[in-house]
Amino acid sequence: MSSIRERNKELILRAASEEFAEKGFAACKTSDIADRAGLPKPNVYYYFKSKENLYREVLESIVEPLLEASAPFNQPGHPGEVLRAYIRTKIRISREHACASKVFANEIMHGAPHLSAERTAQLNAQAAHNIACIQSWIDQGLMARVDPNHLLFSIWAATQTYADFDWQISAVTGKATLDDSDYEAAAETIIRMVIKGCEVQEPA
Amino acid sequence: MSSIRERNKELILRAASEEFAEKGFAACKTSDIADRAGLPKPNVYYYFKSKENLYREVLESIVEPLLEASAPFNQPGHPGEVLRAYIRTKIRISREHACASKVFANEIMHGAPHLSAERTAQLNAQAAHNIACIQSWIDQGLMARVDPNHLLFSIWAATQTYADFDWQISAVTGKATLDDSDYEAAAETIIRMVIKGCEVQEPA
DNA sequence: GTCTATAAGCCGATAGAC
DNA sequence: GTCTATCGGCTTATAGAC
Repeated sequence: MSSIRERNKELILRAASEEFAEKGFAACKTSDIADRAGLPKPNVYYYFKSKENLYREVLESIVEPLLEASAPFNQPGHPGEVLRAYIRTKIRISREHACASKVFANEIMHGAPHLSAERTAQLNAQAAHNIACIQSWIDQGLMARVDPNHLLFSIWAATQTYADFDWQISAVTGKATLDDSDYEAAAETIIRMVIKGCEVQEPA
Repeated sequence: MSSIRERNKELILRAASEEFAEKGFAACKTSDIADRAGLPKPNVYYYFKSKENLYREVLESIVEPLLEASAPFNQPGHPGEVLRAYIRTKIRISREHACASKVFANEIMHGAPHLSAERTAQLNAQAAHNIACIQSWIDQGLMARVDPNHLLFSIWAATQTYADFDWQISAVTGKATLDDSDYEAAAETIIRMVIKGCEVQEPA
């Protein structure tokens, strides 16, 4: 069908993710996005109407995966299982949606001026739920009395950092890109600090 | 002495930190910086020559504190003491140099295009030293066999997040700004995860 | 040293040919 | 539906009066 349309939109979206991630919204030019997509600049406007619109679509593309990452919190489970699954999924998002993750981080850093109120509310509601969940585990004696807010902030930060600060991580490790075993080591380090650090009880 | 000059430069630097942190380098206008500083725009160019120059000065202002934060690693000490001091200093920088921290994070996220090679080398050398230090503790049996790279990345991320993602933290906690006890709780949560999570041995 | 008024150029956006 | 050629606004930067 409208295969050309779909293909071009996809090409532009991918190119835009990369450009926005690399330089940020204001610093990147639509002509660079078009060039990277291998299409003339007016096509970008034809399909997306404006630079801001295109940016918003890139931003939206990461919200769904981020909300889904909290799925383990939305069904009953032992704290250890839930936290492990959550951390692994967060790390996977940083790896598989690296560009969009970085765009999202940038957006949040600047006060989320382009994120719809609805999306903001969804994300905040999910965060509140996760925090309440952790608090209930603490109240049940299933883990130590840590502040659930700060625990969650640490998990977010430690997992997001692999997308956001990939340049720094490359500089320090000397590896241009991390491989499976590096991501595995990252996940295990974070999981260890959370599980052991917060004395999360394993099911009997 | 040249009190007017010094005072004006200071006003502009402060205003620039805030503007750059809020909107990013490309998105912010020199006229807004001038307005925020309460000075006419040409003064900005008179004192700093160019927008990029001004940006670089803001960036430089945070490098020294960041390097100094690693001081505990540069003198002999028990791992627990060193890590505790390091985390507390990192958190303090996020709080006291919130704007410059955010500007720095933004710069790193985009591959540090404005950071001098010299500064980059200094920061990388210090990171390498800290990692080697952690590795030696592991080799001495003073802490568990965690990957020192990932441990450091987690500490950086968890402490930086209070500057970088202050908007998100406000949204989740419902507090416009965190107070002493919030930062204390943040530090304790991170310290706990690192010390307990990595089984850091306390001195006998 | 300070500031008003202006130049110069870049980039988002589109008109209009194909 | 696609792209060339161009406009128009906005922002950095400065010339030159005070």
